[in-house]
Amino acid sequence: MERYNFKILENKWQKYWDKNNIFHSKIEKSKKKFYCLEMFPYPSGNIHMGHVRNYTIGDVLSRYKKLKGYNVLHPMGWDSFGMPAENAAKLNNLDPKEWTEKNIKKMKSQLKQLGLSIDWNREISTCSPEYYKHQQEFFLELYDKGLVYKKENYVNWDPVDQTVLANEQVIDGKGWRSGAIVERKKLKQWFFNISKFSEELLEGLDNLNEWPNKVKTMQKNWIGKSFGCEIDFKIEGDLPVDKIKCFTTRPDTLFGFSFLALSVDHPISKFFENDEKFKEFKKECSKSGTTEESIARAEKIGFKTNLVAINPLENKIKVPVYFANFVLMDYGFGAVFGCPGHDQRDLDFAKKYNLNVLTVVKPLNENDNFKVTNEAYTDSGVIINSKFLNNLKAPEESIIKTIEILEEKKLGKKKINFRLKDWGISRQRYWGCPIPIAYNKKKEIVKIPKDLLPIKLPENIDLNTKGNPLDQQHKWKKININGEECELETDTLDTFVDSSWYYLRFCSPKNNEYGFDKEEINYWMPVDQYIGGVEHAILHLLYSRFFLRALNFKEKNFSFNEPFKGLFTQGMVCHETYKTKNNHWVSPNEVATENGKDYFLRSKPNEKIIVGPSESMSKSKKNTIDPEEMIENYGADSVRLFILSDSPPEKDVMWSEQGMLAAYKFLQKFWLLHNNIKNEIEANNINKNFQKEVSDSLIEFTNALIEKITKNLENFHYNVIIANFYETYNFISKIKLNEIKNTTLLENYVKILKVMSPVIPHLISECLEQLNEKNIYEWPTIDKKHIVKKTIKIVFQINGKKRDIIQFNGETIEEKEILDKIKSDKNYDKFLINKKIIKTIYVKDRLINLIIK
RNA sequence: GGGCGAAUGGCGGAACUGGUAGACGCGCACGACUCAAAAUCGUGUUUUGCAAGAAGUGAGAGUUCGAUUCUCUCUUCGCCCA
Repeated sequence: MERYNFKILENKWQKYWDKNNIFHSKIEKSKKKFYCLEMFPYPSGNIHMGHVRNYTIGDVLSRYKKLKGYNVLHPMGWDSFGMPAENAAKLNNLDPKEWTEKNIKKMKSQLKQLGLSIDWNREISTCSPEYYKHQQEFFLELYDKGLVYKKENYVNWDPVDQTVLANEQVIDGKGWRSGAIVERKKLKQWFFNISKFSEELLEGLDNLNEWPNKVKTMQKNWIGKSFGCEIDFKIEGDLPVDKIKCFTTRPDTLFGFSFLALSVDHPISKFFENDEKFKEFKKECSKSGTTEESIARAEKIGFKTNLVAINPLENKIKVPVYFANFVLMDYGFGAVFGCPGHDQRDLDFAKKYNLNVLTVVKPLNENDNFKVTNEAYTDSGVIINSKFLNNLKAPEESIIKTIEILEEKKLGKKKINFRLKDWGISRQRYWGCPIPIAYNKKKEIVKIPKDLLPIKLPENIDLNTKGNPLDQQHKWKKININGEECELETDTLDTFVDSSWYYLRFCSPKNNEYGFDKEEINYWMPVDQYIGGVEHAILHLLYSRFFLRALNFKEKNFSFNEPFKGLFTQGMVCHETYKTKNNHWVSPNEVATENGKDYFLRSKPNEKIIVGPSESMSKSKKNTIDPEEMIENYGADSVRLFILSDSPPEKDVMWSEQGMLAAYKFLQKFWLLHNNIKNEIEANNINKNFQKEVSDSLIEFTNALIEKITKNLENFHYNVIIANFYETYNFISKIKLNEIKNTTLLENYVKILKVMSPVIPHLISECLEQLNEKNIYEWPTIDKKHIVKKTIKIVFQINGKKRDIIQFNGETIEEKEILDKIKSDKNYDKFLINKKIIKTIYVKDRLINLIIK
């Protein structure tokens, strides 16, 4: 008997699937479709364990759906534009295209080794002109629809990567990739008008019932709908300014108004352009980033003007006007009214500049002398010190009433405000999709005509220039449009644009005419199950939802309105971290242990290693495990089995060498068991030792297993499925095979193999082939007529406490029969002697609970 | 500060709609095989107790015949927003 040779057999089956186009998909109207999509990878060079987990989850689902009879679409591609290619190319003096293509080739072969059921015929790569050509066309269409525009704007400037970052790409005031402190810079930028869809994007969330609530909440917060009021404040002073518009969610605290704060970019700032002190102040402000977070952290500073603002509810109240660093130009109107009593930020500011702190809301249980001192009162309560607003319940009642009053006096009006800002898509980078726009001699915007698309990136250029390398491509920039000499736009598109529609492209990846084929997308879309990391909860998923709406805007292309019907966010793969005593990270294969407690350096056994907590695998901490090495050592099925076994897919999983080995050993054991079963079936010793009881127990087990695994698959309880596999092994290895009819054994064993096949497809395919099973791609049905329950176990409780389990013969049992048994059986005397049964609770065929006294 | 979520043996984790808590795996212990070790196989493994039993799902209360599951309060941790 040979060991299971995964190297030969996994290769055999991967070739078989490839050669016979097993996973190629095409429209079949008679079948129900299932579009399973995992977030496509960035071709960084090698796949990592995160990919292995993501794609294994998707593969198990795809294979299961195929067995269930669905017409499955399961494609894969490459998110291949982006900065790592450019940086790597700079470093090694390479062409980003070559670097990317080399990585794709490598990673594709690694993914193939995992045995994924992918339709490789549909492979796409966003950096290929065949892909971005359509993207450029979309850009122009969106431009025509008024959803793309150019404006000068303050941007997050990453001084290391020399590029603009979206707010979402700024983390803790630093660039998400470079880690450099982000600066503010004014630039002319291209924007997608995503904010036009704020309301729709928010409302759409309600219908996404197959999305995790967590992700929906995150998007909801991000869109940030708030209900409030815009107010015109009358201004007095030595400047030609008569009013300033503000947005506020708390107009009811107007009587607590003690200053007006403006953004340094507010239009009024033009009057201070030549003021040295103001310039200095502005410079100081630009040191903190533009994100709300960095602004919230920064110390509140202000610049006093000579202007005064008048309280619209009480003309006698006049307050100073400041420029302040915590006011953002692109939220509201770049102006906020300061109410220190009921906003902590305003209170900090007021204290610093000795401004009035007025209390206008008190907690319900306080009297009217309540005063805010060190902490702003922001909870609900009752309005005080506010004349005609007094005694209103804050915030609900008082806000509505205040807005009514302001509207009546024509000093303000009700307004819904959104936090979501337009999406800046310009990047001053080479390795991205060129924006299909040119400028004529008058510097006017000229659209690139369709027949000149795609605008291809120039190749083999010098990347070691400052700023955008495309700016230096003078020859490339020249373009003749309708006889007019023009110059190409040198900004390229944010790579999030590339991934905002790739799910559409997969439906008709080879359609040269347009980005998608209407018939194909209306058959395949929406994506039934989208699977990826939660880190894309806001950016990518929101952009994709927007892009679909943008393409459908003013026309009706789609019979669906959301790209991703179901969303699953998988957890990360973690590993312990190792450090030398000199604080150098060490990778797991450089360390060893003899007792599982003390670790040392393999190369220097005297050097002890400090073991850190388990953290998400990352190159910087060197706590990565190479998937290719694992596949090489244990085989793809083992890796797939292990990556699913130890944690529910939505939670983080800890990589463990022992766990990996256990998965491998299980498959070896299973292979031995398979050979025993196969021999038993082939021996054909009909009915010699036949035992109906044993045979029935196999049938019962098999049917229960199908039910369990089906349910666990549907609910993404993949770790429990692996436990079900072990249970199966434990059961079959104990059963007496020669007491079961060969046909029964074969029939049930084949069913068991089939429900295991989505997880470990290579091994199971081989087993099924050895048994001459023809219908490999079929999910077994539960054989109801064969589910014969011979015995029933009834839990016997006294006063809700378990006392025993009583067995009865037959399929079902009546309460009376159980009670008779309990009362007549000597074993139960000790529970019932001298007691009175007050009440009996009987859960049919499961449990009996006697309440006694 | 606000929102969401989580907490179960030495560890990862199971438990359908409220009905046998700890499935399954890892680890550990003992045994078999072996000159020995590894591998493999077998047995055991929540705590306490010789046992019968008792206690037990972060803490405390509540609803219920019965709560890991439902309600409330609190603690800790995680994530997102600030």
